[in-house]
Amino acid sequence: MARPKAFDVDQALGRAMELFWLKGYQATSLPDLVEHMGIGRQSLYDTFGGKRQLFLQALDRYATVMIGGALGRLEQSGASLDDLTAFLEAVVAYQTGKQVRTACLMINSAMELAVRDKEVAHRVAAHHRRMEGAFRRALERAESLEEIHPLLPTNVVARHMVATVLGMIVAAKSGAEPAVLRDMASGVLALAGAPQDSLARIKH
Amino acid sequence: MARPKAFDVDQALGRAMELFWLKGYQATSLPDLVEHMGIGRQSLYDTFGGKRQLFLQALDRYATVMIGGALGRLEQSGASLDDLTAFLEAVVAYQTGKQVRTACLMINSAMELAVRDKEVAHRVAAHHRRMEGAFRRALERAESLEEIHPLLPTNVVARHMVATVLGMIVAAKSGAEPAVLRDMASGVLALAGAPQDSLARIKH
DNA sequence: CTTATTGTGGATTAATCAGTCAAGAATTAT
DNA sequence: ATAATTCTTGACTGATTAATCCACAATAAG
Repeated sequence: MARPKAFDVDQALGRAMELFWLKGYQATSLPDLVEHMGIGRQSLYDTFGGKRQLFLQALDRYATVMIGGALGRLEQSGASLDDLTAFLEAVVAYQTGKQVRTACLMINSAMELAVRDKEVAHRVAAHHRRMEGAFRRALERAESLEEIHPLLPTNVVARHMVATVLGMIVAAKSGAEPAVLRDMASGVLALAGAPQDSLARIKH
Repeated sequence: MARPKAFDVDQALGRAMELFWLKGYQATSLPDLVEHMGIGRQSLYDTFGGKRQLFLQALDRYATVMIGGALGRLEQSGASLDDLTAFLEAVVAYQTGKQVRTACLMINSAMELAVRDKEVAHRVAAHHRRMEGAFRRALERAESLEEIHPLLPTNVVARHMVATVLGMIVAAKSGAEPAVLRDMASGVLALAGAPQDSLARIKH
């Protein structure tokens, strides 16, 4: 062994993720990264391999930390209607809460890079499958508990919910007000056949 | 008067729109544009003012030509359920029909530029309002004709439909299959309380 | 035909880009 | 202490960027 790194690798990766999330891949220059990560240029290359490889690692970290955190209880076996509603509420609050609408790194990357970069496309597709699966399992459980009475099969409702959440995030990026996002979200709950108090909750 | 331009301005703008749509703003270089538009570099600057101004004009052309064409009958006063269903069908077919998923220039621009560029953000927001209005009027008419029995007020369903369409396009960009998009779309029709044959139509 | 105006094409510019090289400092293992 | 390894720092590279300048060709009005 020899000299240890003078910076924390995880923390530096987190800073890179923030910057890519905020500015996008192409608009983030290497000097930008070096400054925001607080490390030297050569350290970036030695540790992460270059801009693209750093980005892919940042994307993986985003999937683990941010998406894992956002889905939260929804991915646990006991998840049902309450967790679906809470997730939609959280999306509305989070996507309209920041002054700078950074949206979602996964969607941002899909739109900017998925066509050109197979590895990015693969990660984005996996993210959509993950969301769809979490929604579907929670919907199934909610249905079996008779919390909801879906108008369509739960797997169809789950796919529809993925689309709606993606659309809410795009709308938020374009400056949509919280009330608009709440209307968008309430449609999903109505389609799922959620009771009135659940809809009232999303309407704030 | 003096020497007339040796190229067709509208056609050149159309070619620029194509390229921005395919590659995005930043990834389209001036040499790319010059080659694809078939005009000289200086002509581009004289006629359109530069890259950013050319892009804004291309975005306006997209709103007029492409979005105007896609909404089509949906924006006419007689539009109702049939036109809503046809629009959803067209989105599925168009967004999954091309080998290169170019998605929608308006959404692409929103994700890439709306945060940084107020003029882009303004155009994107106008586009969302336009879609929402067209959906709402068609839903209102369909309801008054008793073609549908919406589970929520038509203005809420209209907003929800905007989100779903945006989400369908994002999903398509990430490689989603037509069947996935059809499930997403069928949720909107079910929420609108469309009859069974309308849902069957979207399921193909 | 002359003159004024405008389009075209090539060369150029200054800035920025991602990525590399090399020299020296720091730390651990022996 | 010495040697081996690794990190850090700053200078550098070639390519590419958007944008501009200028000479020349082409057209229309008088």
